[in-house]
Amino acid sequence: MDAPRRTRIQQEKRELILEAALEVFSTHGFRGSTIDQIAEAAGMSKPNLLYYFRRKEDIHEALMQRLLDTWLAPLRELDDIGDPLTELRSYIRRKLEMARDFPRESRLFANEILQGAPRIMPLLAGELKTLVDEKAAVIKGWMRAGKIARTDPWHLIFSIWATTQHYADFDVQVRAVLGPNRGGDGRFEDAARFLEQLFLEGLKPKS
Amino acid sequence: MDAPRRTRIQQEKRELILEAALEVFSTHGFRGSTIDQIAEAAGMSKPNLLYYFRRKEDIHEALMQRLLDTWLAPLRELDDIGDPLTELRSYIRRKLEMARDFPRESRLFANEILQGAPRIMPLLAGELKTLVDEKAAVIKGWMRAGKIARTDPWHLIFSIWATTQHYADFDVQVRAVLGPNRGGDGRFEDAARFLEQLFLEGLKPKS
DNA sequence: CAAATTTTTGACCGATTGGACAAACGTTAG
DNA sequence: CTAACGTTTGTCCAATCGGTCAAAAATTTG
Repeated sequence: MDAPRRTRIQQEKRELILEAALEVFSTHGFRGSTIDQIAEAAGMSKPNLLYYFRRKEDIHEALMQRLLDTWLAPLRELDDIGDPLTELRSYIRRKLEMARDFPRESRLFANEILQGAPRIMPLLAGELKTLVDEKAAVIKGWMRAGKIARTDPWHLIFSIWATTQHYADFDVQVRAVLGPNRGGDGRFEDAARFLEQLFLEGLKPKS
Repeated sequence: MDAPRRTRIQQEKRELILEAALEVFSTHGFRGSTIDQIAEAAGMSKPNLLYYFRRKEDIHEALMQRLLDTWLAPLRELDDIGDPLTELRSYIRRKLEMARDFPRESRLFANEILQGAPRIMPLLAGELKTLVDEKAAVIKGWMRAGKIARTDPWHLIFSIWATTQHYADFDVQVRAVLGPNRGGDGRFEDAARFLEQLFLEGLKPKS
């Protein structure tokens, strides 16, 4: 269908704008961010930015679109092959790595959900729900096979999301509470160790 | 010092404004909310609202101030007396009840932290850190006594915060994924059951 | 080269924003 | 009643917002 058919400059500048917009949107939210801010962060004038994205919402939409793919990649990788506990451990690790390496993406997503997900509600109830239901079925299979303890697979997934994304979304609080010593770069390894223990012990099959 | 010395009408109207502001701020964020919106939600004109709170920020500040007290109350109640696992279970339950009964407060707090906590940073590094350190010491005592498994008390507290507040902050997503059947009123009881199992099994002392 | 096309910019616009202010209104005490 | 005080509102303002537009500048194409 309608191929973008973009020039070299268009591709580069659009990328530059999206990078700047990610920075601005993720820290101030959609309504809290101004086009001028994004333009300045991208090193160009406002009209020039609006030459590449006609409206402020278009930037946000482009950002959300590419975000969801990469954001759900770890869950898509959760597979039926391999040892269930190992599989879950690496899912948790991957999610925590994303919180560490892409905190802005996490905050952008959190901002959107916090405000009622006005722009991605259909995606949540559609694509996301389908994916989660599918993976929940896989986990349920593990439980039936006695490989892991019986619990609610959906809430298990929620709790993995919550605990890992917490280290991106609430990073300021985490660092403030841990203080200068323990709040340094090592905090993600501490978190990984803790979460691994919590989930793997909590999910060990009963006898 | 400077006692507020407020009339009856002032007390009532300020309360009315704060209630309206909680609703508006928690769904649109600080910069996404307008004084007109709050005034309309409170059923009064904008200049009338500004008679009680001179600036928009003053409303937000008053809101945050009262929020932190009630928000940290459950953690303050965490006590050294009583069985550790029971103590932790009721802490989790209280936190989840707060997410259910005061979701707007939770979202207001999340919004503030997400944006870097510009207005409450001192409180985080001061009062909050002190409280958490104190409770972490209590938990550490339980671990040394062999009452619960050894882990990182700080990250344990973080994970309890993350999992419980998730049901307030990401409510839209939770309901969308669970669907109309399981996303109804029962979702908090399901969550309570799951979290209880996760944390209590995950923290059982090793032999 | 020159023409065509793409990119960039300064100036500008209407709408909305947070907030000021004086005048009007209501209430209460003497 | 009336003076004092507390409350409410209509009107206004400067700043900022998202977005337009025509023209200049740069680049690509023939």
